[in-house]
Amino acid sequence: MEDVAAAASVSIATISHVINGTRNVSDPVRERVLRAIDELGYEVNPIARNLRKGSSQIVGLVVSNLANYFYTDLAAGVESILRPAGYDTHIINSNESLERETRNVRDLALQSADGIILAPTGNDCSYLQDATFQNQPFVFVDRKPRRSGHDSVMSTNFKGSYEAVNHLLSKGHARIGFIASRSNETMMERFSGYRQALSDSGVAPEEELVLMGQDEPKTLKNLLRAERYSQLENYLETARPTGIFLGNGLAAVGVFQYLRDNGIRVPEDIALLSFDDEFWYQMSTPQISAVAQDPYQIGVVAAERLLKRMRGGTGKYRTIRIKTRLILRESC
Amino acid sequence: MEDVAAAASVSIATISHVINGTRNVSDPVRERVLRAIDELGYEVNPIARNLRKGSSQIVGLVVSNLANYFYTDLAAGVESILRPAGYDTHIINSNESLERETRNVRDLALQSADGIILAPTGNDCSYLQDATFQNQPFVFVDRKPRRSGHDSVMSTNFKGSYEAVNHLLSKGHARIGFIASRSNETMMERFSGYRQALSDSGVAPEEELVLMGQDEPKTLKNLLRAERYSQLENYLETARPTGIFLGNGLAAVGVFQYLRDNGIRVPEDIALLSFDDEFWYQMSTPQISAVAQDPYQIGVVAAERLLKRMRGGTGKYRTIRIKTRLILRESC
DNA sequence: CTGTTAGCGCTTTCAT
DNA sequence: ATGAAAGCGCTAACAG
Repeated sequence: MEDVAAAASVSIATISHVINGTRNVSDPVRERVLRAIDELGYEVNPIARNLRKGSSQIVGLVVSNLANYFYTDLAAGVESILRPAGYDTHIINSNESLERETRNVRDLALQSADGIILAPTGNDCSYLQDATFQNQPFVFVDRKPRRSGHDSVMSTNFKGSYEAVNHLLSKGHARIGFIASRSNETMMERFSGYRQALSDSGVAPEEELVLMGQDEPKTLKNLLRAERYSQLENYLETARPTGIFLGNGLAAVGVFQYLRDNGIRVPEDIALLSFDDEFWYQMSTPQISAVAQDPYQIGVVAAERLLKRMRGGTGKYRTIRIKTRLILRESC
Repeated sequence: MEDVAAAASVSIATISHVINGTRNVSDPVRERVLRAIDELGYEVNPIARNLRKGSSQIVGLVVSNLANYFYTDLAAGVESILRPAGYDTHIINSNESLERETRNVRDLALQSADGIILAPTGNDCSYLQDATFQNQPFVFVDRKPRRSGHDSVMSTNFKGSYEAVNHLLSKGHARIGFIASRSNETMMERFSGYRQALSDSGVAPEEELVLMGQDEPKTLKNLLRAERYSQLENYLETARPTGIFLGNGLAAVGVFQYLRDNGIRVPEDIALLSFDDEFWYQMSTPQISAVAQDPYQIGVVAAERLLKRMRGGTGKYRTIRIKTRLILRESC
């Protein structure tokens, strides 16, 4: 900076002001400065700037599982808002590990991310009570931790499930199963939609139609046949569903494979409809119907919310819902 | 820091040294300092530290497409090395857009990432010649740009393809097609493996068996039926392959869908074998055989390489190859 | 319209 | 074994 100042025969203050447009500079001076900057190939050092300004212009996006279009699209939505606002989005993957999540969020907060968008691994975000995290705004996506004191943005889980199960009912299914890979609050919303749809149609709920575990979360990748697979033989025998509503894409893997391996035809023997729209639903035989979320939009809204907070906005913390869409394919 | 110093009745220099273990401190003093730190909840400000030290302890991982297990696994491998070494890995997704890649790499470099691991979108990394990028080491993964002057880590593309095509040949296929979504240098290596396998078996190469475009890269997500799909009718009629070697997972989507939609049986009518092992290869009917890469290992090696450079290591730039593995399923 | 200068919070040399 | 103090590169308050 000094070199540039010398080359343009001005003070370093002027350099700063030219760069940041933070006060009037006469045309000839500005031009000299710009030329000097160009000739010397000068670039501001963001670390020094951040130290001085007390902000980093970085927003952390901590997701539980990157290997999922949901989060990739979400990230794109976030960036579409944050980039024009002058923020860099840094994605960090916690791979469904609470320990990694905690560490990541902590590192990010310490690195002075100006804000953090967080897709929590589980319900437990108590680590956020820590003093370290009182300095920057948070927005939750996809999952809403208990008593958070933060904004959160998520899908219309109840309504999406309600409509999906209604569709199954309208196709004449009376025994509709609910299978999910685990039961966090988001999943409970989907479960409620399922229950409500049944009861609104006068169908009595049955315990044995529900298969929902407390399993440790797993990633699609290492999951093959693990999730739910082994419990299915028993389940199908006792519950005898003619249709199954899958609470998420993770559960779909095991169920789909079990049915295929055992020659149970879809949709003839059992109809399938899944919350989440995984890529492979279009590659499988039959292609699988799904309740598609709109992760891009979730990202957009979350980023807007965060932006507002980072700019000092206050106001009540809200939970914002983004609409889902029912996509009918061959499985029901 | 001053507060801590006051509370422990020592100088701030001592605080620093206690925290960093950078010189001997008497036990009683250390203890007082530690207690003060704890009581005041003091945490070092990494921005200030970075400014002083001229390093950020951040490594940027710029990938072309996050919605791909390849890169997610790669990221995990990178982190497994870098985290213990005291570096934070920040992932940035360029979504197969050269423009976004350039901007991302630039931002990262300016943010003083200490090093960058880069999976280039295309062959053209000429923007790296820019002076901005002379300060920190780069390592390329997956794709090696022309005349890079950097390390790169990638799969044994030639060998993997060679073995795969050999397997097809051993199954009695004589007319083996090669279809890929686009032709960068990595793809050319795979293509060479294909050619070599044919010629080593005395099979004459045929132009019309090869379908390899210059298309703009696309993401799986928005790809459905686009890639290759429309050209396939003509291709199959003129080339009449009994087996197809797919250069990458992107190409597989269109081909698989076309065959399915047109009632062409796999492997009876046409055998399929693909480079890359996509998740859906295990969900499709039939399940698709593949040449699996080892992205985790690629990440590990790339990170080790980068670490060496960041620590001032010099030495010739190398291209390191990570072994692939042939996974036989139902499609051939 | 422009310049001088005081820090931002830390590390590290130089003294003691 | 400890402390004083000089910056790292920038921004912004203050002064003209």
